[in-house]
Order: sequence, then structure tokens, then C-alpha cells
Amino acid sequence: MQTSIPKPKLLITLRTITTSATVSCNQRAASERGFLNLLQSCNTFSNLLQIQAQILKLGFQNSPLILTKFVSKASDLNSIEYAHCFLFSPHSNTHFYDAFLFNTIIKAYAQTANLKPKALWVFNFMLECRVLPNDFTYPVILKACAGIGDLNLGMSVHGSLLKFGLHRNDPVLNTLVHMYCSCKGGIVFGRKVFDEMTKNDSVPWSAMIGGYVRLGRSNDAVDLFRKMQTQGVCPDEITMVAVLCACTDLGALELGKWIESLIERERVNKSLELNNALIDMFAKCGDVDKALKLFRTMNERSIVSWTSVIVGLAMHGRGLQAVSLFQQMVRDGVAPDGVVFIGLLSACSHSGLVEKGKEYFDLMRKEFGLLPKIEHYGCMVDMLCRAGLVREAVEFVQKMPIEPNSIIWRTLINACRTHNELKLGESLARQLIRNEPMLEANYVLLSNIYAKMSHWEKKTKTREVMDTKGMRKIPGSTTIELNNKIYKFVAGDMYHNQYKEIFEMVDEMGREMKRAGYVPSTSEVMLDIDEEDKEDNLNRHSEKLAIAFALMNTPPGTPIRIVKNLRVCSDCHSATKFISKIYNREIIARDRSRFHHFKDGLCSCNDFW
DNA sequence: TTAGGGTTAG
Repeated sequence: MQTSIPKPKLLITLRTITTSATVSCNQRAASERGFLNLLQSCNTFSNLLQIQAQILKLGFQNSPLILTKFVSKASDLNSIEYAHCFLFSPHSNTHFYDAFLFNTIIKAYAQTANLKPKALWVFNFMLECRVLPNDFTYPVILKACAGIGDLNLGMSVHGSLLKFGLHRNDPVLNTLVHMYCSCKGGIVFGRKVFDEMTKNDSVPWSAMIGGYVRLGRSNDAVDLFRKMQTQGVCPDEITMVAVLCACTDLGALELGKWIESLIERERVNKSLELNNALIDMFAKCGDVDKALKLFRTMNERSIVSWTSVIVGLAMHGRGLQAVSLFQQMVRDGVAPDGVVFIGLLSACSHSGLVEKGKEYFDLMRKEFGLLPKIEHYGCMVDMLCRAGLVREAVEFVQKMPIEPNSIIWRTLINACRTHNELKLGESLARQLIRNEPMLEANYVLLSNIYAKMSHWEKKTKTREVMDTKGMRKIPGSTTIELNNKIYKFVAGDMYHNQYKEIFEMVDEMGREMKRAGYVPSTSEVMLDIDEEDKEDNLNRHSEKLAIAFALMNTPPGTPIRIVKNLRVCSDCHSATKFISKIYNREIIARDRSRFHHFKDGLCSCNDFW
């Protein structure tokens, strides 16, 4: 009987099933392709809703390909959270989902500000669904970790990538370096991954150099770039952007010019971003005219190009030119954003254009529909303070519709000290310390106010509080670039090879300046010591040491460029004016907020600083 | 049919 099993019948049945399945598969593939084309043309949120209804109607909720395209469209339309709700509702058949679909939604979250943690959620859910990550998963999830900047999170993802054995391809390792370099305290781990990997192209070098720059370790960034060159790895435009940022941070114009010549020599692709980085470098290293020239020759400009050049002009006190460039930008049809307004308002602030600044602050909302943020209010307070309108600044802060932040309070307090509103400054500083007791800058402000009031006991007590809390004032330092080297000076620096000669030079400068009418502003010295010692103290400020060093080591008539990490003190400011005239030198000084061009006894800032 | 490093302010 067994032999009578109707084998042929079964075969026929199987063949029938196979054929109909093939047909249905082909039909489905055809309709999937059609539907994908439909999705491709979707360009509004209401389109997306219609597509979603169609997905349900046609039963495509089980097609990972269609869902992936849906996610990527939703991401383009800033509606990734909407797609998320659709995909991960309790009724979804998530067992149809594949790695490609998960990678796409993780990527969408990773590239959206404020939603990066959701990328981690989706990644964990992917593992819960037992969908194995593939080569493409880790670069996107590591990028999300980099955006979040949490080292522990990054380390746990690193652990899982080792578990799945997906740590042997370049994009994964490159993003791993990038991730570690973007997390607080992670640069050592980034360097370890970097040192242990094979580095055939520029990408890991750019990631590591960029990491040093973000951390403010620009000297290390430049050293690594030099090492890259000795190892014969060809830099590309992204490496060049990172090194240019290091030059910008260091204020190293000669180094920046060398990079520019290297870009030309190596025929590096001059992308928009690279041109923007060059503009920024030239403007912030003191040659704003070169920045302007470059800007004018660019075929393609973005809002970043305009902002860089406007901010550059602002830093050099060329406020009117910055305003006119902003007007040209608007005429050219480029929509301003909040960042360019910060540049514009700071241009008004650095040039004393108070009325212009008020006008643009109003126009921001009325004409351009941009709601001023705390930074814009900060610019306005800074502008009023620089112009000496401290009382008006206080009124402005009282009327602000948003809560002032501690930066605004510190701007006000500093202005109170400069413009002799000492009682008001003291009360504001004490209030700020009550609200923010762990920030050293607040104690420094209060202590400086007490020094100006000659309340030495209170000043000492404030410094003691700082000591007991283990706080240290950031020491003022000045750097100068000479013969491809960067020299750093701190006040009273006695570690330099030439320190004896430098001190002698500073004393000689002091004598010459006094002969020309300079009076040391000993009120700037925040110490309870006699006047003569105060003069000595002023003469040992890092700016003066750096200028003395430059006068000794450069030919007569050469311009001197210095970079100060904090704001230049008023005594050094006045002394540098005298030095520029006596020694016939142009001195270009960058401080934390702007440039000062000293020439023939005058400064370009017109004392708005 | 998916992956790596970059520019403006604060």
C-alpha cells in the first residue's frame, strides 16, 4: 500500500505551490518596486501619511525594504519620531525587521540633535529582537555615542562590538576613534585604538587630529599632522580643515599660511568647508583682509562663510563693514540665522554701535522671524557694558523675558568693576556666588572688586574660600609664533632660556615708556603691596614678556603678533600703545574676545573692549 | 540597499 502513495500527485501539488509562490513573489517584487518609486517621490508630511495608509492597506507592514525607505523619507522630513511610533507600536510584527531597517532608524536618530539617545534605545531593541548587527550598524551607533559624549556608554558599545567580532573594518575603527575623542576623558582610549590600527588613509588621522582640536590640544594636533606627513599619508580636505582649526585656536598665522600653501601644492580639493575654515583662520589669526579677499573669490558661499567673515570683522573692530556685509548677505537672498546675528550684534558691541545694535536686535524678530535666545540677550548686555552704560544694562537684564544666565551676570559684574559701580558689583557677585558656589570665575570677580575697593581683608578672605574649595584662577598667558615655533609666556615666567635678557628688556621698555609719558595703572594690580612692587608686578605680565621677546628676536619694523588667553589688562593695553610708537612696531594682539591693532601709539579698538 | 574623519557663535 505504501508504494501507492500518490507521489506524482504530491509532486504536482508541490510544483503548483512553487509556481504560484513564484508568481506571487514576482508580483510582490513588482508591486514593491512600484511602491518604492511612489515613496521616492514623497516630499511632504501629508504625502508620508498617505503612504503610511497605503502600507497598511497593501500589507507592506511586513516588508522591511518598504519600511526602511519609509524611515529614511520620514528622516528627510524631520519626522523620524513619527516613523518610530508607527514601526514600534504594540501591533507591529517586529520579527520581520532586519539589520538594514534598524541601521536606518539608528542613523536617523544619530544625526538628529537632541534625539541621539533614542539611537541607543533602538540599538538595544534591535538586540532584544535578536537581530544581529552587521558591518554597517556600528559606525552609526558609535556616531550617536560621539554626539552624546558619554564615555561609559561608548565603552559599553565598544564591548558589544568586540563580542560580535565586528571590529576589523576601517569605518568601524575610525568611528571608534572619533567616538572616544568626542567623549569627556576618552581621548586616551581614542589614541590607543588609533595607535593599534593600521592607518592606510587619512580618515583615522583626521579623526584623531580633530579630537585634539576639540579638546583644545592644538599643539598635539599639529604634531600629529607632522607625523602623518612623515609617514607619507596624504592629507585630504577634511584633514586640512582640522589642522586649520588648530592654527586658528593657536592664532598661528605663519603655520596657517604654510597649510594654505600645502593645500595648493598637494592640490587638495577646496571644498566649501575648507574655504570656510581658511576664512576663519585668516580672520582669527589677524589677517582679516586676506579672509575678506578669499571670501570674495569664492564661487559658492554658505551662511557659515558669511558668518565667519562677519565675526572676523567684528573681532577686528570693523563694525560698520560687518553691518554692510550683513546687508549684502540679505540682499543676496541668504536667510540669516541665530548665529550670524550673534556675529552682527558682537560687531556692533566691539565698535560701540549701540543704536545700530538695538535696531538689529529688534529686526531679528520683526523682519526675520527669529526669536532672540539667551546668547543674543548676552550680546546686548555686553554691548551696553562695553559702552559704559552699566545702569541701562542692569535695567535691560531686569526686563528680559527669559532668565539671565551666569554669563550675563558675570558680564555685568565685570563692567561694574571697570566702570566703578563697585557697590552694585559686589552685591551682584555675592548673589552669583550664592547661586553658583562652585565656579572659580565668580570668586575671581568678587576678589577683583574688593581689590579695586582696597578692601584687602575681604579680598584675602575670598581667595581663602577659593583655596579651601580647591579652586585655582586660570593663569594669564601669552603665546607668540617665531621661526615655526610657538613660545608661551606666563606672568613672572622665569623658565624661559632668555628670561634674564627678557626681564632687562622689559625694564628698559618701562623706562622708555615713562619718558614718553606712560603712567603705570597700578590699580590693575590686585595685590596688597606697595606701589613700586605693583609696577614690578605689571612689568612681569605675560603680554609684556612676549613683546619684549619679540623686540629682541625680530628685525626692526617687523609686525609683532601675540595671542592672550584672557582679556588684555588695561595697563598692558595702554603700555602697548606706547611700545608701538617708541619702537616703531605694529603690534597685533588677539585676546579672548577680539583683536587690538596697535600702531603709532593708538589702538584700533578705540577702547571698546 | 545601509558605514568612517570637517567649517560659523556661545
